[in-house]
Amino acid sequence: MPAGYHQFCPVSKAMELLDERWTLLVVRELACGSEKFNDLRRGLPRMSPSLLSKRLQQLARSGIVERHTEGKDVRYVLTTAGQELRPVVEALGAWGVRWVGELGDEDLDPTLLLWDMHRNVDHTAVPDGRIVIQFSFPDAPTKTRDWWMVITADDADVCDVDPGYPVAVMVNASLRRMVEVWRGDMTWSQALVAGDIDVLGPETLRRDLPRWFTPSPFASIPRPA
Amino acid sequence: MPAGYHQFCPVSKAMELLDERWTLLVVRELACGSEKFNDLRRGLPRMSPSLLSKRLQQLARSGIVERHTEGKDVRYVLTTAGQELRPVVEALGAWGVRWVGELGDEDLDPTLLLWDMHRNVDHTAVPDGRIVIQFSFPDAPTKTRDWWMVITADDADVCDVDPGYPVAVMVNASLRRMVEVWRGDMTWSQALVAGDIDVLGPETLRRDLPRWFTPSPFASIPRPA
DNA sequence: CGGTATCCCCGTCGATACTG
DNA sequence: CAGTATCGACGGGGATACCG
Repeated sequence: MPAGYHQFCPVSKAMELLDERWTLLVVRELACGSEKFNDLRRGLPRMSPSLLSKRLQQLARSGIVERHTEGKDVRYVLTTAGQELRPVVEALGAWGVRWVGELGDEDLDPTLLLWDMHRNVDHTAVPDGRIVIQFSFPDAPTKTRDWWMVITADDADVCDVDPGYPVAVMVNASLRRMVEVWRGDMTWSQALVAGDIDVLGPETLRRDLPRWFTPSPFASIPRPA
Repeated sequence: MPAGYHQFCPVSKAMELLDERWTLLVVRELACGSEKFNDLRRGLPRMSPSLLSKRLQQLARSGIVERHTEGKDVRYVLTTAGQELRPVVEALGAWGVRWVGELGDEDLDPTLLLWDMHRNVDHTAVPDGRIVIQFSFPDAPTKTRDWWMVITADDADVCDVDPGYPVAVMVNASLRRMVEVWRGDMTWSQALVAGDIDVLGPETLRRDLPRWFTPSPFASIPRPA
């Protein structure tokens, strides 16, 4: 931890706790509902486990996170102070979506995309029973090209190997377009019309699929003219 | 600049530009109205000039700041994108004032306090003519103990030597209490009653002095129970 | 599953001096 | 006033391996 700012300004005092690399992204993950170490890791794939561990300890010392253990089960939970960082994260995201438009190829991580989509499945909107969606990103490297999302009444799993169940809908998409749709930079229908995303399957499922996922809060932020 | 986060999440993309040390404090200074290099320095006394220069360049490259030159005059101005960071800074400050309560002695910088107060003088509230306030912080080191603020119709200057004009009001205060009042952690009247701040001078001036300064936006944030 | 331990590089930051 | 130049230390953090 570098020295503080030696300023009484509340912004400075906040940044003394929050300005280190990864810190607010850990908070974001916690605010998104991840509680377990390895779930946090999945949302922060490029972060080393030792650094994640360190950040969690720092956040705990700062009173932002509490470490709960029940038997072998360990969970990290935002304190009240931590939950009140949500407006900060939201303001940052709202700004980012408006003013940091262009994504590099490096930002297009299919693992992260599927992880993010899977935790935003709206189970009330998905038909009953087990629904399997296959995603295929032709422009992605072979290893991360094909994905299967298995949705049941109260769960959603992601696999990078065919789990064997019959596929209900197949989504064939440019990875970049899929990410852009997910971020709200464009709509499903725009991408479909443009031919950048193909949805294959029964008519009703094809039509309803966009509603199976609750859009990110940033999707609705108006973009600058 | 460390590597990016390799995430498409808008929060990550924002933090790639903003999470380095000092960056958002420079934005705060610009949002507070400073435009010139050395004014920015006054608001960021512990930041080296080279680092400030570097940050300004980074902010310019990020489209957050524009460098305007007119002849010899150089001014840094927030772009639209930069102005839209105000909600981020405000959210951080609101959080900081609630959850980073305790200030270290290192955070109590009289220079910064006077600089901050002087730029928040409400000239419509100060009596006409030249008003000189002397501040004295008995608990501060000799060099930074005594200050004079000279307020005229359209200007406010701070000196650390007696400018020679007659002093209208004298404020004798614990530095810590003065900072806490300024931050809104306590009110003027609380500090006066507690005897941590003494105001000496004509009755009307003593009574009105708190209103000569427009309180920081964070002063009104409710503190946690 | 839930982390530590270790290692080492390289960038950041701070300090100070200096310039047009 | 508005910065640049230089320099050195420190430690942040990335990678990887390992442990209960």
